[in-house]
Amino acid sequence: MSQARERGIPDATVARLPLYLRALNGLAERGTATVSSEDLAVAAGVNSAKLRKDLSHLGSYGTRGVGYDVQYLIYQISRELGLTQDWAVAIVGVGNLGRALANYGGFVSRGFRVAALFDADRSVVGERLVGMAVDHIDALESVIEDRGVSIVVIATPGAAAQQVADRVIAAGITSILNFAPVVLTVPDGVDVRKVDLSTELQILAFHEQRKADRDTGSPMMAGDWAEVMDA
Amino acid sequence: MSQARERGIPDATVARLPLYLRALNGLAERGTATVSSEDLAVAAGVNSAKLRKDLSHLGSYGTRGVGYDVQYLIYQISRELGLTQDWAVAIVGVGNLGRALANYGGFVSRGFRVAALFDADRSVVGERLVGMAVDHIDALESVIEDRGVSIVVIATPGAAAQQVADRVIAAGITSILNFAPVVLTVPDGVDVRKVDLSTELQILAFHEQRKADRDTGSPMMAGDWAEVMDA
DNA sequence: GTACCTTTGTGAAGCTATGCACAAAGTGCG
DNA sequence: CGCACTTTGTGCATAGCTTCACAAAGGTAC
Repeated sequence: MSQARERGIPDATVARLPLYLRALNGLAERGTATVSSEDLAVAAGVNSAKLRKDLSHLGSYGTRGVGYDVQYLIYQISRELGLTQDWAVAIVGVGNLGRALANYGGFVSRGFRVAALFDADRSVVGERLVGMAVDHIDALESVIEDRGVSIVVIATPGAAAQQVADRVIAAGITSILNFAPVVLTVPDGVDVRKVDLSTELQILAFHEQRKADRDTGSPMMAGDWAEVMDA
Repeated sequence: MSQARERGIPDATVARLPLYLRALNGLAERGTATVSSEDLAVAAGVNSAKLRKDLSHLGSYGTRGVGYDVQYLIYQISRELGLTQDWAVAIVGVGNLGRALANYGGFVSRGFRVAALFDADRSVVGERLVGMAVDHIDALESVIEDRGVSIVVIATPGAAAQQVADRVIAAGITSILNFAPVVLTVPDGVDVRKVDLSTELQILAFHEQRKADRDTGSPMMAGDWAEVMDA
């Protein structure tokens, strides 16, 4: 390893590690002991050279002529991602999405634990979900502190999201996963990741339209702006 | 425009267009008529030079010294993304996540319409959701054809996802949004986008761990592999 | 019409990520 | 032991994305 472990794994690599981890867990379940970069790359749906380069950023964990020990690699990636420790997660907003998230199997997988649920609607407060009672949003700060929450998932309507973010940041949270369809404004040092369902659909629609255009040979014209505006 | 409209908008740009569109809709609601790249960039949370270059790929729709006409730009981006036409979307898997998706406001926003719901569980079939009755998965192919579905959302358990994908592709679908935690194998020409809730959490955990390491000055050692394996 | 101001659109530079291709390192057989 | 085979780890070239910085273009005031 030359430039390897010197703290600084490319973001693109970090984003793929969970993918490799899942593929490895699949192999482990089927009892596979070692795997080559080629086979693992196929299972993860990436190019094998990229996979090897990604793994080389973590260290030199393979054996030439053999491949990677599945269990050992699972451990190394888990450790790098911080999954060997327990993360207390709070979900704010127990609507349809919040419920889905709380129940989502992979969500509560190794390393993550739903430690608190919040909602503003008093008719929901007290309800039990995955063994947790829903707390009222008024108790946000105290519950976060009491239960050692370090990651907050925002699953509220868009209008409430910024306010929730401000409060949890004031309470010391620096990692937020945002499902609300708004751009959160946060101070430096706070990480926000956004998952946006409609964005993904729109990107698909773009490509689907491209295919249709190519088939019919009729890319829509920039013309009828006036008509559209009248409607 | 020099290399502008010649069909070929960078993926990175396409991925940001929905973001701009949302920011613009927010401005439109507040009655703003025109906006500068600088202000729009702030609203969308990006660098203004990047915003301008992104928009320049669509054409030259701004006015120097003034900015962009909000309504006009909304129309142009919508058109480019294919949102001026109606997309019939089917959701396969009406569990917690499927229900959340069907009810998600932004999901049924301009351009998209939930046209079919499927589940394998007969106790769910017939149930009504957002004005649609849930169909049994057996009717997948015929309903997709009858209702002109062109985009399929897979919200099934991981084990069922590949099989669902194979069937909808055989039925002519070429755009899939996959929420199941598996890598789908699909033929060329089929677009798959994956939304993975646990992946996002894992990336957050990585960064959160980094911050913690920096504070305590104690990056976890590669040591105790044996201990962990014994557990 | 002219001078000044604002803001776009883009050339060019720098940075990051990808993928090829191969030397180095290990396995295993005769 | 030596040779043939496998597979990793990485130097290098290429492709793609981001950011800077500024000329060109339009608006406004007088």
